Amino acid sequence: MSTLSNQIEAYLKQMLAASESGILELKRSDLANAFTCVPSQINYVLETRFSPSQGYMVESRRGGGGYLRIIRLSMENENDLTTLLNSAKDQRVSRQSGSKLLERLREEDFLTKREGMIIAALTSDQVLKGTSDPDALRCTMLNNVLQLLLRDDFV
Amino acid sequence: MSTLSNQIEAYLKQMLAASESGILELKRSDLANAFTCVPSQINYVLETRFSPSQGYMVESRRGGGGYLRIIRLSMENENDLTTLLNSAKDQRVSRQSGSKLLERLREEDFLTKREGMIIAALTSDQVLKGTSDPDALRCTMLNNVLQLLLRDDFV
DNA sequence: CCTCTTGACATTCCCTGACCTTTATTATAT
DNA sequence: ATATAATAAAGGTCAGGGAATGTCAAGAGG
Repeated sequence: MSTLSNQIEAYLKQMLAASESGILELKRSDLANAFTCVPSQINYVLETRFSPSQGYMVESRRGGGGYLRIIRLSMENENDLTTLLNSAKDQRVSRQSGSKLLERLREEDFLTKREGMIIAALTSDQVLKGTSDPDALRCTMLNNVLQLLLRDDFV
Repeated sequence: MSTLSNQIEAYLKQMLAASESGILELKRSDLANAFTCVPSQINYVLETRFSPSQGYMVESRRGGGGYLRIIRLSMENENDLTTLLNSAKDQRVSRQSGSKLLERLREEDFLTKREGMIIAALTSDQVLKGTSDPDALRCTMLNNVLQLLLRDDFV
């Protein structure tokens, strides 16, 4: 499972974890060079693994002195969770993005490990297979869980 | 009765038993190669023998660096709670009886209050309405949760 | 009949390369 | 000196090919 993309992802997340600010700034060309790949590979990694719904934001600047800036988002207050809820309020959620969402909720301590596994099992492909539109149902389910988590009386 | 599917099943379960984590990751093409069959044969085995209600969950990824990941959800031995559920309402569980089951699990400390609320939300009429057979799906879902709870390493 | 097995075709993910857009710096004309 | 034009130095986009897995229908075998 160690594709180049996975390696780059791991490297970036490690760097981010090490940084106190949760912000990482670098040159796309340097990174591409370090991993011996074309620069656009970096964009691919950023798009597929550092999206807002996965808890990251990317800023950039072109031209001389250009850079990439990766910012780790944190959900310390309810507002951020609401934002996340809205971002997940698409019509469909694949199992993969569902997993990532749960992973993040777990990391931010909105869910315990047990709770995450329970939700994962209930939104798994196998369980939802046979329904007419699994991704749509999974979306509904995850949204309901998020709303539950947002309730004031949900301790 | 030693069909190819049975052999593959046995092999996978043996590997799973040997693994400490209860997680087995492999390439479909490798396995198909090892057993000299077409790759889709592997899917057949996974579908018919590694479903959640049988105590397993399967995740996968396509494309470069793709994989199959089989996760063991429970030991093979039966528990009266599952049989209770299975025999109770022959493949269908209404929301009401589902609630009672959750209540009981809660009382016996199989579930925390939060977990109970999450499961209730995910198996609510509101979520399942729109599916063709809500009671059947709820039954599947609750069964899967039970399997998960019965894992001896599920703490 | 039901389960197994196969193969053709579909979908997803990764990676590359050609080409585009933006920004900073340098050169040039006035 | 100043405004403007050219050049260099970044990052962005997109389509396409290759590598995996997924799906489905039809045949094979008990």
